[in-house]
Amino acid sequence: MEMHQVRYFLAVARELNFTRAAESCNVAQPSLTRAIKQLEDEFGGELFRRERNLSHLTELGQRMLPMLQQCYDSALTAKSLAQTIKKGGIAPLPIALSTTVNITLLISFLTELVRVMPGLELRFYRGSNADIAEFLKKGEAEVAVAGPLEGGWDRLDSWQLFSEPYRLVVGKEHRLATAQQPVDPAELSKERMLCRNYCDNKVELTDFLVQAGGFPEHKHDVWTEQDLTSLLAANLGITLMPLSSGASEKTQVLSLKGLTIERKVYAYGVAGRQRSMAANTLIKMLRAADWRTVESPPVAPAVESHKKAAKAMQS
Amino acid sequence: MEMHQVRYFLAVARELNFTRAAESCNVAQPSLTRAIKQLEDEFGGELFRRERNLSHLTELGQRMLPMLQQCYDSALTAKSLAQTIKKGGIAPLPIALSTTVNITLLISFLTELVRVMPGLELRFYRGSNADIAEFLKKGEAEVAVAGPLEGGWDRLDSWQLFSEPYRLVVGKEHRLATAQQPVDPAELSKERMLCRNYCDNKVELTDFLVQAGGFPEHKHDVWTEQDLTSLLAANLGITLMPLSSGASEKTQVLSLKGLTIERKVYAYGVAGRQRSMAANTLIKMLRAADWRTVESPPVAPAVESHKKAAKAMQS
DNA sequence: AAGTTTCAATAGCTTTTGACTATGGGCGTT
DNA sequence: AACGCCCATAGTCAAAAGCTATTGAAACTT
Repeated sequence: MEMHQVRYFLAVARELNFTRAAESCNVAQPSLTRAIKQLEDEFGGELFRRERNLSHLTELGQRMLPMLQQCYDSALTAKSLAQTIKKGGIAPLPIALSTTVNITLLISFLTELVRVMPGLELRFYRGSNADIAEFLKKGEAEVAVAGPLEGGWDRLDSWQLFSEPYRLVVGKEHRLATAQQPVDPAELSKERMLCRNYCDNKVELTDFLVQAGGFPEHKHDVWTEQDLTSLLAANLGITLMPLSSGASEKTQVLSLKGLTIERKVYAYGVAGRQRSMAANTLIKMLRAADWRTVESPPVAPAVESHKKAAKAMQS
Repeated sequence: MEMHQVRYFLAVARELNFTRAAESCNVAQPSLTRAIKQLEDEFGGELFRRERNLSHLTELGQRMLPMLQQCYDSALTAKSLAQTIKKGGIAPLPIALSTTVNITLLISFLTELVRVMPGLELRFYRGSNADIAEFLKKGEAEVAVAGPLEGGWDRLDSWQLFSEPYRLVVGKEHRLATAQQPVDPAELSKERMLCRNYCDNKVELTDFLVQAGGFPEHKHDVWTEQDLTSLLAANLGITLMPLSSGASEKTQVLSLKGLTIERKVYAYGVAGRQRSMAANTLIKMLRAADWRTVESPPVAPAVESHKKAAKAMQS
């Protein structure tokens, strides 16, 4: 079954006249006759009853009509959709974010990006570091923001955005919430630890606590920052998390004596793969930002115009 | 867009590897490369990002995938459906019935027909005589049972089935329900007539009543036998109708003095158009039946086997 | 009744295109 | 460095889709 046969069939079904159908398809009538014959051979039965001015679909033809109509329609839809995508340039920008990255850090950049490129559609993917790498490799994401990605894939373009210290975070009701800072790690040994299993520096943090004699006796395993915040607020435990992730109305951020471990956050792209203008603009903005004070998310420098964004893409 | 391009696209989308996709399509790899290129030209953008073992769909490709999948699926469905229809021989038998024909007259034949040809699907059309003729012409019905079809279409095969007298029909509660038979037409002049506007012999019946001085002063126009029966039962009027149509628990059938008009019922087919075996069998059965007593619908003579039905088709 | 028109099928030819083989270049693995 | 994998390109060939012209048959017109 070929597409032109389907097209001709639909035309004949509409016109119930081979000659007029041929005109409407802009082909000669014999071409049409032949195409219909081929379809009839393939289906193993007549599609039309040819009776001059009384020509009509046979039972088989009637049954085939909806299927073939759908077939042709979806082909048309595909084509028009492709046009729309090309013209409108509605290429969504797929962004992969590590679970450990607080999206509020990016809000101002994204706002600015959407302002500069109206109609731009964002698409977020969340996952572990391994997931992020996979998203980038598979082309499902154009840009990523995450901690250090292992796996040593040499096709990663990476730009460090900032480095930040870890902090002790507890619920506002917690006994330590009002404690003298910096808190002594030993204070934590009787607490329940909410383990951020996706933490970029899990091993280092554990080592630090063990050596400082403050590794809590009990723990809960947590898999998302949102869950973690809820559990902290409910006073079900304490945790160590990056400074930029700990802010919440129901939690208290405290410094921990001797804790110098830092986590680094990078923006990623795939080397040698052409990025959309939106992706390049975003990366440019992220790299240009002043990340020195992650406590108050940095403000995106204004991009004056679409043209400028296009220019930024070149680099 | 051609069907093979769609097929190849889906294969590559599935395999994410041109070479293997080519194998799965049983074509050489360059053919596939070219087909995809053509699609990409048509859509105005790349569908795949070729990266050896990391090849994947581009955004455009992802968007096109569902459309093209649907396109191809409906083509496949059409083809398999055609096979099913051919093999199973599930050609429904479309039967057009005039509004004036009581389907109970046909029940025994239809029962027998379905018994002989299990899996046969019946399809009924109802309408005026003009509609019936149209159904036959357009090929929407293969067989019809109706009164005389006007319009003088010379391609009608017609076989008279029976002829029956008209009767006076009233509700069981009507004053005439228990009257002496035959009733004198003059008795009707004060009644309300329920006019069967679709009646095959409307003109003749009207003439008869006028001449006999019994044409009722009042009337209601009715368009279906079902409505008519309800109105009769509710004692909202009287009517004249063919003997075989009048039977109902809530109505009384009476003879009318001097009324000799008969209505004839025919089976119809279209000359020079090949009929299905089912249609031929049905016509054969209808013609072979004993219609002498239309009061009690005739019994279909048993058809012993499918083979015999096939044989009946020959004539 | 003869002529005219309409409609689909057929024949014969040209052009297009889809498929094949062979080959080459880029990249990754051994 | 050698090899293998993957996709693209070049060149050839056969199939098929297109066209024009014509035929045959039925359905109107005169």
